[in-house]
Amino acid sequence: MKKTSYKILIADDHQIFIDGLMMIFADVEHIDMIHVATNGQEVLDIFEHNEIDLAILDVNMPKPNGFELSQIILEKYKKTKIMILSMYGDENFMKEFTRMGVMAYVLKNAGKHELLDAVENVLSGEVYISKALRNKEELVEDDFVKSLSLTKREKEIITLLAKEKSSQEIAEALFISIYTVNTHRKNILHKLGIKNTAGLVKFASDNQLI
Amino acid sequence: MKKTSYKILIADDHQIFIDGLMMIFADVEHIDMIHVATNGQEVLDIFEHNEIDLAILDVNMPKPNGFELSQIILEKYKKTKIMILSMYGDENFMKEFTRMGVMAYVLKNAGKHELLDAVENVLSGEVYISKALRNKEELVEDDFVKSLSLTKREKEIITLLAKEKSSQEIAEALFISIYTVNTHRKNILHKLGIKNTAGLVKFASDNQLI
DNA sequence: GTTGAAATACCAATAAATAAGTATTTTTAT
DNA sequence: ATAAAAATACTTATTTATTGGTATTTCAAC
Repeated sequence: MKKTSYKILIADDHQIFIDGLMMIFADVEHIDMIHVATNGQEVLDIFEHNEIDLAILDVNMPKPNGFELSQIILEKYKKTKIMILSMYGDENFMKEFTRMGVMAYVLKNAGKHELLDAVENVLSGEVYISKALRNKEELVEDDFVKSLSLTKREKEIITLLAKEKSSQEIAEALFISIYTVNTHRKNILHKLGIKNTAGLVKFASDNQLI
Repeated sequence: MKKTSYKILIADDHQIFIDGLMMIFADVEHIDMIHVATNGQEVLDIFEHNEIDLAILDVNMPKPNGFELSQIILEKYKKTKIMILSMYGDENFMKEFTRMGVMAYVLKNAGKHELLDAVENVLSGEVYISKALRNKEELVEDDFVKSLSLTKREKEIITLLAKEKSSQEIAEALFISIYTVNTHRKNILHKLGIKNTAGLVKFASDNQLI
């Protein structure tokens, strides 16, 4: 990408935040077109009618959220680069995005300069990860590996557990025996090395399983 | 208040948001001093050494949050006016603040112009409430509001529950009876309208309690 | 077409959590 | 000083979760 003028899109559900970002970008000369959106659907509408070079997306957004949006954009508009703005400093979460093909993951508590830096990098084809998230690879890695070993059914049950369902209720919801549900619960705890459901929900929450 | 130059403070745990607000305020001539903070303690430190005319506070902030901060500031620095920036469009939540003596409650999805409008109003002694919140009688209690009603001990117990501790273990850790722990757990579930510990951990995780 | 993983189902014993009360002491705020 | 809120402690009964087994069926990969 070697243009001199780029079209970017900013999406966040807080207008003040958008206004702030626009003022930050106002001085950057090679950015000449800024589209804004306050929800996922608006983003898709804009993509329908415009060629976007860089989409800056908030993770927390109504309708299609940042995650779902990224999937759609990466699939359908391959020329567009994506930068995720997130308030979640969770490494696994970040990895989910980069693995997907997102070019930058910047924390919201980063500063204006880091943001501009990230934009520069991405527009010239580099990947950018928020400083605070670099070089801490090993720590949480095994949690993520663990979560990968969960089967579809197990994840399904975790989801229901996080919704305050008892084994009996889960059995009824999935049309299976309560014995089966309890077997799954037993296996999940054993697989993840977790002692009880409280810990499981914490794990699931930390690893975006719910 | 009839000055020509005002000292304001901006507090939010997201640096980019602060940067954005500062750029929005950069053009306003009668604001000549801007302090920034990214957590509650920093806000209090700044108040120790400066006379602030207007404090713009995010509700969700680490350490003392916006609610607790407002109480302290209104009590100790009576000359300072407070504007709350919130993403919660809950009327009762807003009322909690105005009843307390906060001068403005502005939603984060309000625009730049509304924000500047609010600042103008507050600095000239008026109360400002976000347009979207005027004249609507909704009674939907927000999760964050609920979490404010938790006591210190209750939050302590939630933290330990999320660490896979049983009632027995919590009792030992806090040097209290298991009966007391169970009473607290019962009260927590009842207060938050939650059915079991799984739901509680989810709630706590969603609301930055753990 | 076999093999291994996943999903299913069951038994039984124990541990822990939840529900619904009462009641006292301690702390905090007016 | 006093009222209210928070923290403490206890009882009883019931429900649910956890642990540790075994075992069959279904489904996808090689």
